[in-house]
Amino acid sequence: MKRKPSTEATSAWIRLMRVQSRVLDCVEQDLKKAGFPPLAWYDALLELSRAPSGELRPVELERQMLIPQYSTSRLIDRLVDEGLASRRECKIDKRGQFVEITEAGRELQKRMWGAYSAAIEKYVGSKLSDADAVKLSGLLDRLGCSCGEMKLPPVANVNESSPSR
Amino acid sequence: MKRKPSTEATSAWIRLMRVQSRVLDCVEQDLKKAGFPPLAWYDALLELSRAPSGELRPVELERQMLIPQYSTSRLIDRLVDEGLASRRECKIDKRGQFVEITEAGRELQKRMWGAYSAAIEKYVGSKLSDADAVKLSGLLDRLGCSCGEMKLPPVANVNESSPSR
DNA sequence: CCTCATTTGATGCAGCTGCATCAATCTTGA
DNA sequence: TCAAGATTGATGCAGCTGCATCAAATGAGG
Repeated sequence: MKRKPSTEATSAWIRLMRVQSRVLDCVEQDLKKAGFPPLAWYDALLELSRAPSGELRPVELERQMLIPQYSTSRLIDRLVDEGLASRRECKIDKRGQFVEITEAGRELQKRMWGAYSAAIEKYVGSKLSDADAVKLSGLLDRLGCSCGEMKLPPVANVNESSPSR
Repeated sequence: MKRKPSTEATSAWIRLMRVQSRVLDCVEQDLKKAGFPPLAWYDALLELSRAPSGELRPVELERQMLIPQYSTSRLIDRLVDEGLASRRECKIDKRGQFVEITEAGRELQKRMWGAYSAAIEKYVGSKLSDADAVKLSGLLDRLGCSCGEMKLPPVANVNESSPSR
């Protein structure tokens, strides 16, 4: 018989689910109300804007964002449709391609960060001291490493223009 | 100009998003691999099974589960289709109806709890001491109360057959 | 009693997700 | 060199979500 979780663990699980979806909803709503596209678009634009030459292979984007391949493929479709990115062929590997962020894409990413960061402050920052935020991060990390790895490169100028990852 | 979140808050936000989706994915996968329906079904069955007479108004279910009205309506459709619940007309309010859990529904809920609780233990319980789970719950609660209220009735016999809420 | 607002639940539509699969290309190794 | 396998990316299909809206019934006020 499998061991059962303690009430403490179960309670933490439930809160993790509920609070995350609540907070995420709030943030997404704020973005939407400000006339911006979903967070996933931001994440993709951020990754692209950070890439050395503003372009990435879809496979790279996929790995960075931790989303499935088909999801990446379609997200790129939408970004391209909106003129936020463009596809370029990859000379060295004809299977592949490069996705390059456009000027409009870079600009949208920056504008979104204004609303996004305000939302993070509103729904997270203002609720926790920095010390508590660190504690929360630490506890969450203990759960996260479970089902795969999570590379979290040195959090540098997060405040400047983007959440680090 | 709106205040910007600290790097600590931003980092906590990112981890909250990533860890939750990771852990939820893992749990859902375990359930699916065991041949069970999605967690939402379990939540609904649990609420129904807890109701005094095994039945609830859709509106009640909606409030308990914190999901939108149309979502409830369709979830009930699916439960009914699978014979896990049935709709009964509501004599006193002809707009409304009652949704009653069936024997099959009760049984599925119990069987799912076996797999569900094992998954919670595997992905949460085993990663945190009870004391840390309590700390995590506490920190999460500070975020949760932000965008609405969350009634969390006294967590009683969580272990017995269900996560409390 | 009658009208108007509210509550309850259903549904058409568009968009997104996951799954499975496909085609094209690249890589490996005999 | 060539066949088998791996990688890269796209896509058809089904299911779920959110939005807007609808119809039916109830309730509140005049």
